Amino acid sequence: MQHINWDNLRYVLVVANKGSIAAAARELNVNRSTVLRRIDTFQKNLNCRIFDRSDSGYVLTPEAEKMIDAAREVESTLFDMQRQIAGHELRLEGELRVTTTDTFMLSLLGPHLASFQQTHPHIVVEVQMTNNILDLNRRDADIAIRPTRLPDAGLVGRRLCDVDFGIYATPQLLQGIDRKQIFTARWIGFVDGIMQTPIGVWFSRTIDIRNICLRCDSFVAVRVAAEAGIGIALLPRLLGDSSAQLERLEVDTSELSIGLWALAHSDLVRSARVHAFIEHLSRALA
Amino acid sequence: MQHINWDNLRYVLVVANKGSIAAAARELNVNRSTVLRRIDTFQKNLNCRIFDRSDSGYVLTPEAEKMIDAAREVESTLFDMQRQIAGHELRLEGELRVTTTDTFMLSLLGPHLASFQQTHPHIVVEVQMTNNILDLNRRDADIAIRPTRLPDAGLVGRRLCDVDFGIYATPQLLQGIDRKQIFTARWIGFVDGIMQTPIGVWFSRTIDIRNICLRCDSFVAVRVAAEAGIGIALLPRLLGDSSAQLERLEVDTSELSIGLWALAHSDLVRSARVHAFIEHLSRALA
DNA sequence: CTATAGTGTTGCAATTATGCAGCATATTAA
DNA sequence: TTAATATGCTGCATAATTGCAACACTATAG
Repeated sequence: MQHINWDNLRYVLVVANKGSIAAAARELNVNRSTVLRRIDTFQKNLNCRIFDRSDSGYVLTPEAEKMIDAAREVESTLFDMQRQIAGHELRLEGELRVTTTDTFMLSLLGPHLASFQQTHPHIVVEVQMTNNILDLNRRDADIAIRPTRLPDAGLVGRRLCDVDFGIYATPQLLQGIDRKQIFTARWIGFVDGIMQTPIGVWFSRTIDIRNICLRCDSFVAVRVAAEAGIGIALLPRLLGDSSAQLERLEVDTSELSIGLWALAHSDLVRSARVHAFIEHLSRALA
Repeated sequence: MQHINWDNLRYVLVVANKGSIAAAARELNVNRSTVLRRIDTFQKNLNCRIFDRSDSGYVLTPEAEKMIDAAREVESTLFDMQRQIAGHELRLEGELRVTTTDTFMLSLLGPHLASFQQTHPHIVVEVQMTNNILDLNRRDADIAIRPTRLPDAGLVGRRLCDVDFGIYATPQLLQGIDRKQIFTARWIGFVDGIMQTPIGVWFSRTIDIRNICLRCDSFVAVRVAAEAGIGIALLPRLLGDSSAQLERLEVDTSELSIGLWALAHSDLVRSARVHAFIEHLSRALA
């Protein structure tokens, strides 16, 4: 009996997740034909069919579902393993993958990244600026800088500072509006993804949906829109106060205040790189 | 961040198990240099050292122990997976790996393998005749034909027949011995591995160790030795009765009687091949 | 001591896997 | 409809991996 190639199972898993050979190839940074041929050899080795071709791409045969469960188990075991290895790294060099949102990248982190870079010139920080919540369990990133009320299970964090909010608009826009009627003026809102968060809840409670004239998936985009006079905007004060074109209105939004945290997987906090970065940010923002 | 090659972890595991690059290469059926280079790239990818070179070969660094635990977990997950896939195989074709001891291969199975082969010409039976107990969990074999009192957990079995024992010697040897004194004559014994089993216990209780003139690791070897007149032998009756040169003595060995079982992993009994083989043997020996 | 058999490691040639470009087909948009 | 984009799949040239043979070293036996 020949042994199966464990790495091919990784390919099978990605194809199952992505639903097509082409999408899997992009994820794996290889050519489509490579994925195709690896899946073929895997199926030949095990003498079984894993995928049916359907209109919507490669879809798992019912029997293969359990195999994918096994593959996922393998994957998470290896993620754990890699994290533990990375957690034992004591040298202050190598790469450090940090994820944060555009909001904090633009309004807060620039100078602190610069000073960190000066203090630890051999650590190459790789910033992933995205509003998607990357999965620290999957090692999509080593550290996440994000607002949260309570860190997820398995993650450890340091509260860096508070994030307060404010209501902003251009003076030109405000001229035509009665200050007591601002909630019925035109507002800049958020896409569905954000509407589930406390921000979204406040919004849907406070603003009539018919007054929302534009929806964005990012506070930075909201600020651009607000500066263009499109409508009234809810913004983190970090972003709003620094805008020369925007004026802040006196509205109580203290219930929206939230902590900004530096989060890392508990396996990784003993890593010198991770520890140094969190320590640095924490001191700089104290 | 680059992804690690899952297959290289398999190589790491084998090296850890075997203790040397060369031994791992033999196990994996590849060249030594391949193993060496794969271990190298694995360590470079993860940026960690896994093995120390010592006089006794490649030995794990203490930090790497947990990694090997993860690798073992991956391995057993994949064994489970492969078994489940094989268990869904409904066609009566392909290979079927059967392990049994030399004893039963020589004395019992030949004709039944022949008739099975005739009934199912597309199933290629691969016999592994060894006195080592192969691990059905690791898929070292699909079916084991071996004597046992109670099948291991996770295995399902069918009791095929009884295995009774007898005491044998050549008539020439017996001429010089008082039948009441046979236990103090020269005996053919067993190597340590067998001495832990009920057979061994009976032996050490019945025969003075000083009377053992030869030790074998196999009943077949014992029979050859007994036929050569070296000493008195305890043999399965299947082996002893069929020998033209040996005479059976009237000694009660019924306490040694044991069942011969066909064993398979529970995941595999639904496989058509496995089911057919066990069914065939069971009917033939009923 | 020598001889033998084992080990890890390296350069080079042969093998194998991969990327690329192209094809047919399917889906989506205008 | 047509055009544009995406998909799976295949031949061929290139790139990467592997086996082979040789080497240095160690351990063991005679």
